[in-house]
Amino acid sequence: MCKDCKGKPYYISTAIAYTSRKPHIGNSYEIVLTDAIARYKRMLGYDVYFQTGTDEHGQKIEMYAQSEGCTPKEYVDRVAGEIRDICDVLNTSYDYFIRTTDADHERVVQKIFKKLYEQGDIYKGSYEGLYCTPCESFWTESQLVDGKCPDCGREVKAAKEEAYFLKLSKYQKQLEEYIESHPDFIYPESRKKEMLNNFIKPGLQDLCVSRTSFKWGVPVDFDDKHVVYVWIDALSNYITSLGYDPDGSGEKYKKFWPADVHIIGKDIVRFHTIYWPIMLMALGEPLPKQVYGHPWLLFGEDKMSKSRGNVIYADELVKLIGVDAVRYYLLSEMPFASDGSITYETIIERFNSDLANTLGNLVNRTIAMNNKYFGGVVQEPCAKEELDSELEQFCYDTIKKVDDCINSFHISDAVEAVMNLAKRCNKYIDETTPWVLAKDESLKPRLGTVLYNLLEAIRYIAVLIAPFMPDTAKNILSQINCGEASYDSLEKFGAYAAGTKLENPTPLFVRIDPDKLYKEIEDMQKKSAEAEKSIEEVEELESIAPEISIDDFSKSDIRVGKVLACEKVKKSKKLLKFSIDDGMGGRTIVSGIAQYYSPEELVGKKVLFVANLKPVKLCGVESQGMILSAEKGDSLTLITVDDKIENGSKIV
RNA sequence: CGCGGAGUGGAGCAGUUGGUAGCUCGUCGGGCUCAUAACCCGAAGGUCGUUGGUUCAAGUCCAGCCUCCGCAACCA
Repeated sequence: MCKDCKGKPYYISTAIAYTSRKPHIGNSYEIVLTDAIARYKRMLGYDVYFQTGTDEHGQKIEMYAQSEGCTPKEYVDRVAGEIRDICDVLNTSYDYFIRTTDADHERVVQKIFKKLYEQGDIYKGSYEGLYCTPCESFWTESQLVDGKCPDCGREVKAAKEEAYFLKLSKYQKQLEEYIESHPDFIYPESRKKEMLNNFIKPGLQDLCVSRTSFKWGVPVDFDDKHVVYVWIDALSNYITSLGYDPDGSGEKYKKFWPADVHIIGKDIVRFHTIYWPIMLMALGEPLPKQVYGHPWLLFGEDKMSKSRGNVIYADELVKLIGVDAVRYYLLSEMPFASDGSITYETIIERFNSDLANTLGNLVNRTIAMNNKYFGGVVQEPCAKEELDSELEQFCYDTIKKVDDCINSFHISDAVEAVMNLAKRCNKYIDETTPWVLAKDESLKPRLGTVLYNLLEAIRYIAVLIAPFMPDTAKNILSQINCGEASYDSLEKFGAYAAGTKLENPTPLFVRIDPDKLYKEIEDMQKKSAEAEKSIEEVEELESIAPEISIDDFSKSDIRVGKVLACEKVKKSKKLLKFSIDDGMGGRTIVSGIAQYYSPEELVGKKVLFVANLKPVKLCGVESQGMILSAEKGDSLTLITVDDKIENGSKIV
């Protein structure tokens, strides 16, 4: 049916997942989305290579491992296992699962780094910042807490550290031209404009590609103080897995590179459309054909996070409603460009309405009728009527519609198109009223034809839905006793064999009782909350800063002041500008708490502020100090004190 | 004036190059009985954020304004 796609290579990838912790269902959307496309292309005859994997290096991993008392390698082995388990539970058909700790990957990363260095695209420079000697860490001013090291609370000093940089600026023009001349490269288009206008056109800064502040990374083999920082290590996974090698790549690489599409989250579009292309240009390799930045799946209105207590894990949801229902939900509920939202209400609604009522019931009632009227034997379609060709045409149209939608990444529309075919079948049943035909013996041929048409249309549904719900597709095909059905067999309506004998139908999806499901969810959340509690406790303890002396503390001059006025800083989402009566003539302080407080409610409050902090300009306003707040998880509360305390009083 | 996107019946969304406003869920009414109280039909419900403009004609083009969101900046 698709002549020119037979055997044609098609390389599709997800981003590699960071092995900091188990991913929630929002993170799992990507692998299901990518899997659906991969399965579809495979069905068409493409020689598909579908890759996913894990990104396992970096300082954070080092820290997490330390807090759990294990080695980084042990830590990532565990989390990478969890991630892979989720991919498997979701029945995704990846061809290769890469880990950035794979020996082959690390070896090639080193070679890439060296090649770029030797040809002058990577140079040794210095990274200027504020350095905390005991922690061996560099910080930018904005990372400091009270002007001190955010990790240990000690003094930092301006320092230089040597580091390797990738010359992004050199390729800026070339990249800009490439993006302009390949309008589909960054998709959707709004992301392309973001990249072009926010980063590329204003001018690219060279990128720091090595670190000396931690060890858990790929060592720079010619300079062992350094490890390769995330970019070259992580992004190159797309080619190292294929056997790319600067000294001569393997067959697999020649066959599959450049990738047809990288499927990634909208948050990392920048890395994939700026850093990655430039790396490839520097290596003299072709760029991926397309990068699709998909939206996120939110819980209701909120981002999913542990502190909000609204985390849903894919594997847990699978236990509750089954893998195909989870896949269906993810694929059908996510809009093309804007964030989707997941709620238990909509999960139940879609399950009952689409899967149980529309699709499941259609298969069930059709097979039941064929059993009842013909003892399960599929009849020859010998009494066609005008109505039938409408159904037939609808099947052909659905094939086309699904193809168009998938090619433009409108996956939810593709899923809907198949579901609409099921609806059309239900309507056809009403139009033809088989139970009326059954009453008249002379209408038996017509009845047999009607049921044949329905079974054949159901076969179309089963084949077309296979990329989205593989198990359900198999289940349907087995219930209509059709073995495997190829995509090519959809070319002509009528390939289903008359004379086939069918067994009694079993429901594809049993309707969900909402109350029962809510109960199960509650039980499950209780269990996982207990399991996670111990981990959280460890993290809490770990985050307490190292011991300091009284002298360290007394360097901070904390005072009491009254808020005289407060207003939003223009052009800023987070900043509030305070006029404080500090008992010393007044001062201005800017604080990033606009999302927690409206300016009006703060006027008149007595607050604590750090009085001897070096002033800085924030969004053009000079801030002379810092107002103290208490933070826990996602909530923040301004610390206020008794009104009786005089302005300017010192905290001791 | 940093860049970009969005505001469409109760909810969630479609609306290509301007020409009678659609879909899914929900609600109400009807039909059917093969089926998982499922299925089919019909109805109610929108001045398409707002104000102007272009046009014979604008949800669809232009300008201003309001409100959300993403990116950037920034969280002393």
